[in-house]
Amino acid sequence: MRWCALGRNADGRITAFGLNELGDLGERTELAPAELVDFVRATEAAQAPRWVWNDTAKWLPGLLKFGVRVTRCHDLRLAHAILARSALVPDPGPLRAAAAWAVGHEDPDPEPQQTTLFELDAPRLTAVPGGIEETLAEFARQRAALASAPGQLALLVAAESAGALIAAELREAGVPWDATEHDRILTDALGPRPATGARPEIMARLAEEIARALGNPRVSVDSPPKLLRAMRDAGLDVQSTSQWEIAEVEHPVIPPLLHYKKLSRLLTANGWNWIDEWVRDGRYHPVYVPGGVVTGRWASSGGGALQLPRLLRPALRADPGWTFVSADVAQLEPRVLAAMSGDRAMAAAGAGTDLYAGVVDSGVVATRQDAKIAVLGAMYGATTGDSGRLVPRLRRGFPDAMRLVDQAAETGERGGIVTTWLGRSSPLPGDEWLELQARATLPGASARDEREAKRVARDFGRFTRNFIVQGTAAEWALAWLADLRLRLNEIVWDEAGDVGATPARASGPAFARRPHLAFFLHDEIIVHTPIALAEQVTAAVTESAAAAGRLLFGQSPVDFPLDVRVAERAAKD
DNA sequence: AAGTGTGGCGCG
DNA sequence: AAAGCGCGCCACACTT
Repeated sequence: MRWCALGRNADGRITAFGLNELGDLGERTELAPAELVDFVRATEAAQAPRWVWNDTAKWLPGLLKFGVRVTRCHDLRLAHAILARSALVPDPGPLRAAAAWAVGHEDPDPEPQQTTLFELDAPRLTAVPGGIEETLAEFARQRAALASAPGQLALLVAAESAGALIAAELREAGVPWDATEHDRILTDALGPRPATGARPEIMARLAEEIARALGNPRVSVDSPPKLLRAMRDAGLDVQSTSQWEIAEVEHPVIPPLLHYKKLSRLLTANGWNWIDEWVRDGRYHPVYVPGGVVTGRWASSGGGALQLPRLLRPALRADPGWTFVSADVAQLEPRVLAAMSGDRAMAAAGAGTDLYAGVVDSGVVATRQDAKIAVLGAMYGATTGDSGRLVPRLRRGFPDAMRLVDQAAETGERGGIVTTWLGRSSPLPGDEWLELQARATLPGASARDEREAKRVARDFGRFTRNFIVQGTAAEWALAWLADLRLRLNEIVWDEAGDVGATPARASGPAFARRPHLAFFLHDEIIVHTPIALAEQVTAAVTESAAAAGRLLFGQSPVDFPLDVRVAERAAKD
């Protein structure tokens, strides 16, 4: 059995179908919901098929709760999103016609503490189709599409599906979180936790100071329009209240105001309420949304996993006897660009561990800071300021890399689509965009329409310019994660030996006794592992990054060096 | 009272 | 009111 398809029928019963290499239907098994866990456990142990299901987020959490893991899957919802739009699929017609599969993420478990036993088996009308017939039909369409497309698209679907498994596993295991340390950080910055609705002590003091400096005892610091008016009344020449602008102004109100804004952000985004809501049993349980960003990056929904402030990183703390292996890739996106474009000069600049230093050595810019601004500007489409000024030099030094992003931008300006290295295609511009472009080319077009059309065309060009790089970087990261996950599965907790750690029970039955991924943020990962296994984990992390580079780019000279650390607390940086 | 838009800021 | 991409979340302000 190569694949095992699972469908949940309208009556709540589950049908499993084994499929062979050719996709022919094999054994059919009917299961009551309560039998699913044992069936998957046994089938996984005996044959480790690739599980085919409508939506990983609907199947996997219930299995993980019982300690059952699966090695591989094919997530039909995520694969549909890629295949129905990919320029590499010669005939996307059948997939596009199956519009019921074009649904976004929905949180299958929005209220974890509220058990709705009776709804558990009820089909959801708004969700992706889940019956066995629909599941098999969609799988057949997707296999046909993949068979007619170049091989890297199958790689992308496999990586995306592995990402779906990992996202569910990350949610189940949670991030080891020291709520006491978090509280200490908050108390240091804000003062003791105030009564509900009250301002923390230090913020209250700063608010008084702001009021005094503005000579306005009634100023509303939390309302940007009112604050702006108060600042202008006090004679400050500002157009907004945002940091980047007011930081330039000399006035006694500025230092306490900037400080207040920092604290206000900390309190509202990651304050005591956040701990109450997201941390339980020493774990922070964020919700990741694989494929949630058009470029293929993950998004998060609830808990803000992808915006965790650096200030709070020390609150990540490993369990007793356990530690973290943390790794991030140095300058992932420029390296991906160098590999995609085959730009030998840029590959050479990345030969060391610091690509920006390499760019300086190549002689096109004078300082590391200039190199960074120039490279980011090249990938984002900067046209003005320091960044815009430096980009043309890059164009001379790294012509192949720049040609690739410049062409992606031109395609977008014309309203075309671009495609990542493995085959994820960008969306077409919206109707409004098309109408504006059409209107601007008519004989009687107003100068204003022409200006607007040009502006939004360039906006879309910057989007497609960045899409190919950000999207391919996301593919590299998925490949890294997927490969690492399989390597971690091979690291065994030897029951007889002493790893010096008690099981991490808060990580759940599937992860209490093994090194497991605990955090992911675009180009960095954190693995929670027994201390005695940290060396093996470090090797796995390093090897998987090299494997990801080979998988995507073969023998490309570009490498992807990691910064790897072992520490029971995530570094303060 | 509930929904929508905006400013502002955290992350890569 | 970012110049220069992609996000999520919060509070406030405004609309229905």
